[in-house]
Amino acid sequence: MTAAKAPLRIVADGAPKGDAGGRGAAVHEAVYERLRRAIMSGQLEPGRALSVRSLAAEFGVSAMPAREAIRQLAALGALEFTPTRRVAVAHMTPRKLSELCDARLALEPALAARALTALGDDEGAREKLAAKLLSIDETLDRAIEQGDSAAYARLNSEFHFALYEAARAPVYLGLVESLWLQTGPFMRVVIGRLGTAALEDDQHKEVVEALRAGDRAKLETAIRDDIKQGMTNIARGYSSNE
Amino acid sequence: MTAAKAPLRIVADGAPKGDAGGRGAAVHEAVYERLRRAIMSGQLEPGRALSVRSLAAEFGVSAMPAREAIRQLAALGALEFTPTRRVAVAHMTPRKLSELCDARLALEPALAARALTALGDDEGAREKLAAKLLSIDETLDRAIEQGDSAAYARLNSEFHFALYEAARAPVYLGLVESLWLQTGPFMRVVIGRLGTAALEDDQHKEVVEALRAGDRAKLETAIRDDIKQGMTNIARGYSSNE
DNA sequence: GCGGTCAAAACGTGATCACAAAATACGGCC
DNA sequence: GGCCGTATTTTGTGATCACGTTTTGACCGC
Repeated sequence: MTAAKAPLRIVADGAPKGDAGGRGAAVHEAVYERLRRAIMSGQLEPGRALSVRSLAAEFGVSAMPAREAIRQLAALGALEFTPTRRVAVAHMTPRKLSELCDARLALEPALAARALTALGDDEGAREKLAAKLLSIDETLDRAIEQGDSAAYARLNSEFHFALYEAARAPVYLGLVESLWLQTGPFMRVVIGRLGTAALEDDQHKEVVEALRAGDRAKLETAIRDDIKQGMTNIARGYSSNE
Repeated sequence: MTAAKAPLRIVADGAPKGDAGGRGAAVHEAVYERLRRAIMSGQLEPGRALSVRSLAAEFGVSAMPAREAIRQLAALGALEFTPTRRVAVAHMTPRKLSELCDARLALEPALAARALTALGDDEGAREKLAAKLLSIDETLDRAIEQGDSAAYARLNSEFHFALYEAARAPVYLGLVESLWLQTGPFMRVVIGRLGTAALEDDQHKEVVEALRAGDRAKLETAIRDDIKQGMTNIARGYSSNE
């Protein structure tokens, strides 16, 4: 497995989640959240070698919380182990990419539809969420124009999960998050190859329109088309190098 | 959260997986596998309180491997944490059950279809797998007749995963396994309420027939009907007590 | 420049200890 | 029997150390 030799440098891009109780977040929860964001946003490319000790040093903690965070992310498919149990960001293959695409198509339109159901007949709630998504999408468009692939990755997941979280469906959300964790690192590599200009044709405005209209079929189609568009880009990025 | 006070007693029902390298399986891997099986087969009911120390004592290991196994199973949704970070088997609600059912319907027919594709035109391979499934199903039928709910739970998952593993689709397999881990504990409770006789109408023979014939549409339908049947039973089991 | 050898460094893992917080048990009181 | 206060037990977590294995780098010979 290719082991990147550049020193580990993970840039914070958001506050860790709050705590589960009065204690404040456990250190391992904070490490998990920061590492999760780094992976999902593609700061770490597929195959990138990591270790308990290097992550502990990077986050300024001892080995224990780093180990717990690694185990958790590995269970979600974001990290994987070599034959000798070294840790690395999960690698990508064409076959795995196809699986991820199919699984996303199987789950995300349904999750979006659940979000619509959860919002119910409350047009105000739909409008509020639509406004939020539009705001994120506008910032996203600026990131594309500026060629800022890091911001693009972060905002794209922020857009989708703002919608998906509205579904109040933790089982589905957990599955979808696992898929995004496995896709994120490679997505970033692809964006680096193709440039952000290749990302302009998303279906985000269609998503927002369908949400506003309360049109379930159109929302599912928009999500499905957005996934296909994104995966088409990824496939092009794949063949452009290997 | 209801904390069961009965001492923890987890019965082994299969050998832990082999190792990833020359070292043999790590202790935490063995603990994970045993705990995973206990959860999936319903030896531990939803809401059952666990702890790092009690699991460590039960498995005769130190706290570290128990913690790693817990973290991994929690990431898969099989275990959950209380507000003060105590550990318990994930509880069930009608809403969560509905989600699990929908997610299974979204993923498992497609995974079965992938298994068929992976076997290809090799009629011999299909026949071999079909024979294996039939053998498992026959043992399953005997467990039903004998009212052995523990054996039923184990054999039912063995049947399904023998088929799903043939798909060579680790992304899908991981997602489906997570769903089964979340369903297993409650399934067992329900079987205890309704009795194994309620389980006779599965679609396993239809699955085997469709597999033999290489009939993708029928295989998907059989898996879908089997899931619906199982979930109908679960819903009945739900309303029979709460 | 390449291959082999060896020593050092790095690694994952398990064990243990300590600490603070939470849960439980117990006794007294009403 | 329930409530309250207190003491005890249990808990999760983080730190550290040790061990065995793997990896890496330096060195030497060709």
